[in-house]
Amino acid sequence: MSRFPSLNEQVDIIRKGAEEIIPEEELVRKLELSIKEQKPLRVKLGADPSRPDLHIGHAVVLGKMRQFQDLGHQAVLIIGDFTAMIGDPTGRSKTRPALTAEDTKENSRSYFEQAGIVLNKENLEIRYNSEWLAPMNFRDVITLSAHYTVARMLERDDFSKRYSQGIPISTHEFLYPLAQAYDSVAIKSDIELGGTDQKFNLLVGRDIQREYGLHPQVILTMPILEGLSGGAKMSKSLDNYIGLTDTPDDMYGKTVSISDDLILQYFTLVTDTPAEEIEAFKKAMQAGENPRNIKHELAWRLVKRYHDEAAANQAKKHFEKVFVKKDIPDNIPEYTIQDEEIFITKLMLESGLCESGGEAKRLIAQGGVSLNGTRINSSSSTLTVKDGDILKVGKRKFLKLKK
RNA sequence: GGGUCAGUGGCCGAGCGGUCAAUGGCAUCAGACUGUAAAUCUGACGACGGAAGUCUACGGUGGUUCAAGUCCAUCCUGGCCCA
Repeated sequence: MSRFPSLNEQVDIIRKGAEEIIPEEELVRKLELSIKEQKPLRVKLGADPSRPDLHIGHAVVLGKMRQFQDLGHQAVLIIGDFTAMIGDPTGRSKTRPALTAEDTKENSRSYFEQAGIVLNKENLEIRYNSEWLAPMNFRDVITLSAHYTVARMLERDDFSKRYSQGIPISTHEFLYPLAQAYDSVAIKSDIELGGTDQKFNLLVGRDIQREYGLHPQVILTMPILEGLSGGAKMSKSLDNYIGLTDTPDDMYGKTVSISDDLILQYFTLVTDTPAEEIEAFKKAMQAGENPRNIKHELAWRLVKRYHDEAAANQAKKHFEKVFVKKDIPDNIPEYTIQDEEIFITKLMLESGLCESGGEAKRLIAQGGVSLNGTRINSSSSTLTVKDGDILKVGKRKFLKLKK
């Protein structure tokens, strides 16, 4: 009895949702060999510990990694601690401050914890690339970089664009793809996963592995998930993301607020909904079904996947209550005040509902603040509050006042 | 090394020495409409202050001037051309 599913079964699963597999025939050969020798493939995924907050965009590729684990292959997570310590690899903005060893360690730990929501932690090899990159000396670096030409480096989209537009490219940026490629040499990966934006780097891995006498890895890229409002990719800096550690309520709410045209993409990339079912949703919407309903289903499944079913049900109930019935949520933060009367702006500021007094005044002037459902009209008014009064600021911030 | 151009608010990008907290676009936020969708409309969008106003901002530092984002010097960063 084989410890691996059949070839066709594996290929089907691996292919699902993938943008590109290069080259696909080689994947098949590697799988055949793996089945024949009963030896798992080594599947590599790089993690960037300088950005430890994972969102469901990251989960796309992590989910693919998980599928490989479930098929019996060996997941190898590379923590790019060495590269993170050096600084900014994209160069397009200000140099990111280089991280200290402690930062990196801390970030890696948190990365691992979050990635563990998706990955099977039991069967996961974790390697830090400082293990092999830190001991390299200048001669080693020269040797490594001699294996790649400038012309080929400039093939990278990002580089060629910047080069032709006169945006600076630092020399060390050329070393990042090489360092990442060397990781593949070090761990002898059979397959490397990444987003489509990683395609170039992954391909360099193939070349460098070949240069070092290894059989080149197959690369598999996953589409980049779009952020909540569509268009741009999901990212923390654009604040258009659903965090893996978001509360069930947030996760549900954010999902319901995505653009309609993202629904199917999200189903495909971040849930394990079968293709036929997704097709059915698509048909339903074309037939006039309100996308809202499908979106609620999506939201429910997302929460179920990253939390659990009970949480999903709870989040759904919460949503109905607060946003459909415009009721007050069950558990809202409380804030204790001392005096009978308090300036409304002061209260908003002190309780952290607003960043500045100006913001508080603005919100009030625009009708975004209410106490027990009644709008507050004047920012200069003092409030006389009773225990249990509910202050609402904007669409979704609530505060229960205590005395 | 020489010449030349540039560096503005979260981003892009305007800005005759005074009326510039700085046009405009994007993003964001609030309100209306809705399905916490899209589109649309209205408004806001440095901090403090009830307000009058005060302060902090236009790469850094010094200067000219009653007055500087705007002029000068110098430094830093980057582009382009020449070597």
